Amino acid sequence: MNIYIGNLAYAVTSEDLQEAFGAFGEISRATVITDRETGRSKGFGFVEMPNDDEARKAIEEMNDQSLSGRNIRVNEAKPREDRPRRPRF
DNA sequence: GTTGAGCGTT
Repeated sequence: MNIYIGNLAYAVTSEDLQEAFGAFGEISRATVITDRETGRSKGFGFVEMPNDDEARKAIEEMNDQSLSGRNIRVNEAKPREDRPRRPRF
């Protein structure tokens, strides 16, 4: 299951997400989206968990919790927006 | 400050 985490403090990193959500189960991937041009956090990120049950529990437990001074929004992630890129066969 | 680009066919 893919999880979206929004309203993150700029101080929160991918490692922080992995540690926070890792308490609920196995993490296959944890990423905080950073602005490619400024290198600054965009204020949201994603965590992928192979176990759906643990993922759901993590969402419920982590949603609206305070992290580094901001209350985070946690939900199931939507598929990544299809961005213009080279056609893939 | 809320849903992910950055290579060269993932």
